[in-house]
Amino acid sequence: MNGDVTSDTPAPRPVLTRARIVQAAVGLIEREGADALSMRRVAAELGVAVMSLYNHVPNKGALLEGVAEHVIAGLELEDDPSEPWQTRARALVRAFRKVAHDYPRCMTIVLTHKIDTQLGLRPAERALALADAAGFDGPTSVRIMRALMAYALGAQLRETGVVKTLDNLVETQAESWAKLDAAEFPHVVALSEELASHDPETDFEFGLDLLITALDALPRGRSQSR
Amino acid sequence: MNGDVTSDTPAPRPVLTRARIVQAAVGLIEREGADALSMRRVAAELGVAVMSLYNHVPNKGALLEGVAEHVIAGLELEDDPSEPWQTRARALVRAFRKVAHDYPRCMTIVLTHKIDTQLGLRPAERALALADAAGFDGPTSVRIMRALMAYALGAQLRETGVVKTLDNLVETQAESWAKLDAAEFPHVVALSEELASHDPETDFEFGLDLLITALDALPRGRSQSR
DNA sequence: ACGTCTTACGTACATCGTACGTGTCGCGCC
DNA sequence: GGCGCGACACGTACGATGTACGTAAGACGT
Repeated sequence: MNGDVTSDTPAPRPVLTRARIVQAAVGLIEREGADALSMRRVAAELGVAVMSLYNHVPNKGALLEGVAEHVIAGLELEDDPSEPWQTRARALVRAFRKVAHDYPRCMTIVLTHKIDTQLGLRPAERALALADAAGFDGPTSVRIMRALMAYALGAQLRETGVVKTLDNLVETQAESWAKLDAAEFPHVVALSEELASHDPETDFEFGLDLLITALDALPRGRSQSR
Repeated sequence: MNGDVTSDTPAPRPVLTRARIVQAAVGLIEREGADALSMRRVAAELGVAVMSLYNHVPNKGALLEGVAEHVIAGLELEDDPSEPWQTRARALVRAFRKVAHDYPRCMTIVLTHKIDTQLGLRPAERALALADAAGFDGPTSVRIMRALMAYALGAQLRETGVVKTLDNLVETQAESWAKLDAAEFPHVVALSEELASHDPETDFEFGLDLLITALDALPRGRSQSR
C-alpha cells in the first residue's frame, strides 16, 4: 500500500546530479571557507559515497569551475536601455557587488577559474553595449570595460575581505595601532578612526562616481544616444 | 691545510634560514605555479629534509605569509614630495603594477594572506599622504585611498591573468568565437579584434587617468599644496 | 666533563584527490 | 518471459600532502 518505493519520491535521495553537487559545494564553502572544501566533505554533505561524485564531475577542478559558473550565473543583469548609460553602468557594477556580497567566500574560486559557458561573456557584452550607447568608439569601449571591471573587481575583493593585504590590515589590527610610531605612519595614525569605521556602501559608490563622472567628461567621436 | 670546514663557507649549505626558505618558495611558485608549492618541494629545492623547514616556519600558512611579505617588500615606493600630487599618485599605483608584473604567480597568495609587518602599511600611508597633500579632508582621503587600491588591485589581477573570469576569457578563447551567435553578444563579436589585442600598458594608464582626473575635478575643503 | 640549547633529520599518521573494479537497477529487444 | 547492456552508486587502494613527535649531533657557558 504505502511501500511503493520506486514511483513515490523517497525523499532522502533526490537523485545525484551535477547541479546538486555544485550547490552542496557552494554551501560548504560559504559555511566553512574554501579550504574546507574536499570531495569527501561534499559527498558527506549529500549522504553519498565519495566516488559517486565522479559520475557527474570529472575532477575537483571541474567542480570548482562549476562553483564559479554557478556564482556568475547569479549576476542579476536586468537592464533598461531607455535609461541614461550612466545609470545603466552603475547598475552593472553594482550587480558585481551584489554577488560578491552573496557569495563572499566563493570569490577567490570564482576569480581564479575559467568559465566556459557564455554566461561569463554577459558582463563584457553589457559593458561594451553601454560604452557604445555612450558614443565611444570601439577601442575606447574596450578600455572602458576593462577599467570598470578592474574597479568592480578590486572594490569587491577589498570589501569582502578576500584581499587582506593592503588597507584591510589597517582595519583588522586596530588594537596594535598603539605600537605604531606616528613618525613613520603619521597619516594612518591620524586617520585611524576613519580607517576603522566601515561604510562600504558609500566607499564603493565614491569610487564608482569617480569613474562614471570621468567617463562622462571624456570626449567622444559619436554623439551619445541620450 | 685547506680542510677548515667550519670557518670557510663550504658553499653547498649556506645555513637554513627563514629568508632562504621564503625565497625558495617564491622561486618555485614563479616557476611552476602556486599549486606546485609543497613543503616537500621547497625542502628538495634547498637540499634539505622536510621537517627542517619547521625550525624556521611554524607551518605552511606562515610560509605563505612570508611569501606575501617578501613580495610586498619589493614595492618600490620612492617619492618626491616636491612633485604635484597627481604625479606622485600615478607613481604609487604604478608601483603595484610593477610588483604584480615581477611576481605574477605569487599574486593570489599575496592578496589572500595577511601581512603582519608594518611593510603592509606603507602603501596606505603613502596614499593618505597624497590625498592630504591634494587638500582633501580625512574621510575623503580614506575613500580616495580605497578607490585607488581597488583599481590598482583589480587592474593587476586582470592583467596578470590571475582573474580568468571576466573579460579574460574573451581573450583566451579566440578560437571559439566563431560559435558565438552574434545575436546574443553583438558587441563582443564586433569588437573581437580589439578584445584580442593586448596593450596592457595603455589599458592600465587609461583607467588610472580616469581616476586621477576625476579626483582633480573634485572640490576640496583645503587648498592643495601645489 | 657536562648539561642545555639549537638545529637538522626520520618516522608515522590523518587526510586529500582519484584510478580502478564490483555490484545493482531499469530498459529495450528477442 | 529472459537477457544483455548502459548508467550509476559504491568500496578499496595508492600516491601525495601537512605536520606531530622523537632522535641525534654540534655549540657553548660552566
